[in-house]
Amino acid sequence: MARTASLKAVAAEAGVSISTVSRAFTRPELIGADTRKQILAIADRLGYRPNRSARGLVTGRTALLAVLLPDIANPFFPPLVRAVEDTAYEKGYSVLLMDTDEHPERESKMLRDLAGQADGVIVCSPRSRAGVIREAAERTPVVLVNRAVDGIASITCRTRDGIRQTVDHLHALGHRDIVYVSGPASSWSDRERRDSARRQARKLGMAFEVLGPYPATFSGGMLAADALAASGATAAVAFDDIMAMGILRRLTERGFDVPGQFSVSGCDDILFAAMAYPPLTSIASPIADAGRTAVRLLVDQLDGLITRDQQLSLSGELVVRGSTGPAPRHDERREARRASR
Amino acid sequence: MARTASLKAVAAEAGVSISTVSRAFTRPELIGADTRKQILAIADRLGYRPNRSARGLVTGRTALLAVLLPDIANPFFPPLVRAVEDTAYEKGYSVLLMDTDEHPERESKMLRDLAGQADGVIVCSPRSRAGVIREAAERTPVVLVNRAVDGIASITCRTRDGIRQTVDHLHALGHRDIVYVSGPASSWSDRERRDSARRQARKLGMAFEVLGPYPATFSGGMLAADALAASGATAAVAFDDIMAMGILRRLTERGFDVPGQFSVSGCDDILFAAMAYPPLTSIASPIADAGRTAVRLLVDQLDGLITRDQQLSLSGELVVRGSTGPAPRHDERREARRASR
DNA sequence: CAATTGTGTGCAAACGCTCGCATCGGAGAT
DNA sequence: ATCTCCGATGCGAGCGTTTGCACACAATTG
Repeated sequence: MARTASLKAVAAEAGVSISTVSRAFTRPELIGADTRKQILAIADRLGYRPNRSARGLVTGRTALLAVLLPDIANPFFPPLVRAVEDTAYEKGYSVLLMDTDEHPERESKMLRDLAGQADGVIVCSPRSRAGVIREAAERTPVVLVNRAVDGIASITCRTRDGIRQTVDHLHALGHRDIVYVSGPASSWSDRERRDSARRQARKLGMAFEVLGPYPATFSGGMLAADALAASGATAAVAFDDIMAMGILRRLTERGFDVPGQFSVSGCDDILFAAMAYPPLTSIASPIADAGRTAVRLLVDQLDGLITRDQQLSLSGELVVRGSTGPAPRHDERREARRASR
Repeated sequence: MARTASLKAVAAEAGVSISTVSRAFTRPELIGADTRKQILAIADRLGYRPNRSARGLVTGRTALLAVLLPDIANPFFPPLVRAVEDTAYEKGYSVLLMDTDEHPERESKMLRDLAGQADGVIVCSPRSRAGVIREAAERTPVVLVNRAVDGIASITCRTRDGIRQTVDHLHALGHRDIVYVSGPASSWSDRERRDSARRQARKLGMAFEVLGPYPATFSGGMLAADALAASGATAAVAFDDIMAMGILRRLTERGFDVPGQFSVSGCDDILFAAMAYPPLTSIASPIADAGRTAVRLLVDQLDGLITRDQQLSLSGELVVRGSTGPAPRHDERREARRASR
């Protein structure tokens, strides 16, 4: 693994000074057009690649953006990461992926350690205490996704609107007794969604109940389904799509007809929501947008274009699919409950 | 964004030389226990974090491992990346994520540019020409996942065995006429799977046909489903799970009973295979294993522990679920075809 | 024609760290 | 008491860049 050609080598070959070669790459305006062309040709021939470490040492920049997230295997994140990667690449940054494995402490630790590792950090669905986040933000520009913290730039998906639409949608379908199936207790999003659902249900005069918290997994959803079946409700709004899919599956397994006897809706509109059976009614999170915007915010901070603690909120829309339908008439409901025993 | 405390600052505070502080971190054996303890305390108090760039400049290492893949949003990859991240983190490396956006040229370009960017590279499902890969491997240790190239370390998932099992499984269920639904033409894996299916089907004396190539997407699968329905076959082996799910959906939509009238199996056993309806019979790729192993191979290379061009092959196993069942009797088949018109 | 402005280059000092080598005191051997 | 050796520490070079400054020369101006 021989070291790659350095500025020095190119300079020697071209018969110019190191500075000139350096400028040929970083400040082309400062240099004679023909000199530059010749240098570039030689550099190319020698396979010269600027040494990032050396550059970073003097500029104090790494050209790296870190993305901190709980679990890349959670289908919610990949589209986000994709968008981040794309946008970062366009702006000349590479992406450092850091998976916290769902451990808040690990997240906090990484948040501390990454000072100097990256020029900026995007923290997705952060679980750390606000203090830890603020502290990190003092050293490195930080943009939060899916959580707001005072004084820190953040992008949240305004699922509140989506949830409201969902409840309206269920109400319009004749449902009068609904349940919110709660996800992780520590989740900011969960509280948002739960509260919003409750508020709208109350407003419309529907019976409303919260079940959970359950683990935000497929089996968590299956678990919830049994509790759901025992409740008097005719529709459920789940914390996220995976739970909703678990509910769907367990309900179907137990002989319930979805949406004939029971309606289910999810949240996030992950790739597989549309592929579920029946296709899942869900709330589309503009997650790719969030990723793109996060990078822009970060890069703006890095370029000194202030926007320090801009707090954005992108709205998601309800996507109606096959898992929600008209509320069963009363006799159907009785029959359903009998069948499920 | 003040620069963080440097070695110099810590040294000054501790009344020792810079070298001593440096060694306190990197070569603890060389230093007095009490000196070290004191230095560590001061460093901690000052919030000292070693500057990666400076370290990298002198050591020639970045402590970065790059992961190059076609599309992180493809559900096949996240578990892989997760395993890579975990293992890399344990070994003191961070992960640079590079998404090629399914463009072979972009992949080649990144492969070229990343010289010096990272200490090693894991290329997943590479689409570049072997020459490009070899060239990159001359500058930076490379491990390939999901493709073998002579002289380069690689880890492939031996889906051949899994495919063989699948065909056996279908044969045992009474199927005598099966189809392989082909994915991207340029994919190494696709050829592997196709050939293996053909061989085993021939061996068992089954009628065999290849359909496609179709795009490896849900709608690609739906497309294939229509062709499938028109064929005389009773079972399909799809290139991957997403296509299989598309097939499942379209078939169900058109009134086919799966697995009653038609059996479908996929490949990779992605998270959602088990959540499909009916749950998808698939071939479990030991993809997390592959990720872990890739990192180990890479780090071994970096540590000079040879293993240059080790070629590993991990075997995946057939996971039988609800989407495959006994072949329909002949009269059922006739009826099915009538119904589908 | 001198004075002024550019325009293109080179020089050399950082940036923060690692590591080979020199130094130095003290313990053990002779 | 002298010599040796070893463990702990300091010195200083060098890693490949960027960048402020100085300089040379040409072009423009009065």
